Amino acid sequence: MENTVENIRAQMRKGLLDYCILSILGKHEAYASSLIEELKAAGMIVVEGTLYPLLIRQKNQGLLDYRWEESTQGPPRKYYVLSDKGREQLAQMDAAWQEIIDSVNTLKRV
Amino acid sequence: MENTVENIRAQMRKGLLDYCILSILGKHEAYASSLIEELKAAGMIVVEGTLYPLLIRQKNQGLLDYRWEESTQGPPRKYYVLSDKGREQLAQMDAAWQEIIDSVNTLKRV
DNA sequence: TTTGGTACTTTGCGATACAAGGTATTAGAA
DNA sequence: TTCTAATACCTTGTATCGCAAAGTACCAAA
Repeated sequence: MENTVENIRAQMRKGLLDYCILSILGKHEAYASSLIEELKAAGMIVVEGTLYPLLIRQKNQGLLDYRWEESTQGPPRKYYVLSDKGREQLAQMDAAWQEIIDSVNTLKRV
Repeated sequence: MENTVENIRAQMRKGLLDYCILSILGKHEAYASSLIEELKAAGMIVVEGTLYPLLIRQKNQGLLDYRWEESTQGPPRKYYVLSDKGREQLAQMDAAWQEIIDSVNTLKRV
């Protein structure tokens, strides 16, 4: 892999996508395409081939539920919502994320 | 993969190890075992099977140089130092890391 | 009825973190 | 001398993940 700035960022993003998805769904329900838009707006680029398997994994882990909803502009949408278990996991991820930041800060110090 | 706290942290660590190694070597030279100790002290658990290939990759990318040094307590140690290219990369990684934090913060906001 | 837009899904590949096992050097004990 | 323990470096095989690319399906408007 080349050392481009984008590749550096891509590598750092890895492992945070699960957290980002749960964070968004912790605020409001969403369907895949809208998740991609929201992630992109925040600077977290994700593509379909990454997101769909990820949502299926989280659903299979019991972190998410979903319901189908008709759209006026195309095929029906699969709206995902956070389950109770998903909320617990999100809380743990919030803590884990803070610890990671602390760890990096510790390493940067002196 | 189970949803244990440790697994959550492990996933988030992924992609940050390169950055952590360069950050440490940006402060002082080090050999593999000492890197593991310093990472562990900061809460960034890494094992040998991860670190050695990583150091070899970074060396092959021209980010690191190394020199052998005798030890009074065992076999010789391979001390790694940051190359000029490694320093440039570290600077880019510092920026990328800050952007990642900003992105997550943006997602968490309302 | 055909085209374009939206949305969901799958397949195959490359990269990486890790567990587990292996090699080599040194110092000190038996 | 030989064996053991500690230190240190390295490799192999596996699982997972992110992504590019291709595929399927629905709907509305031309």
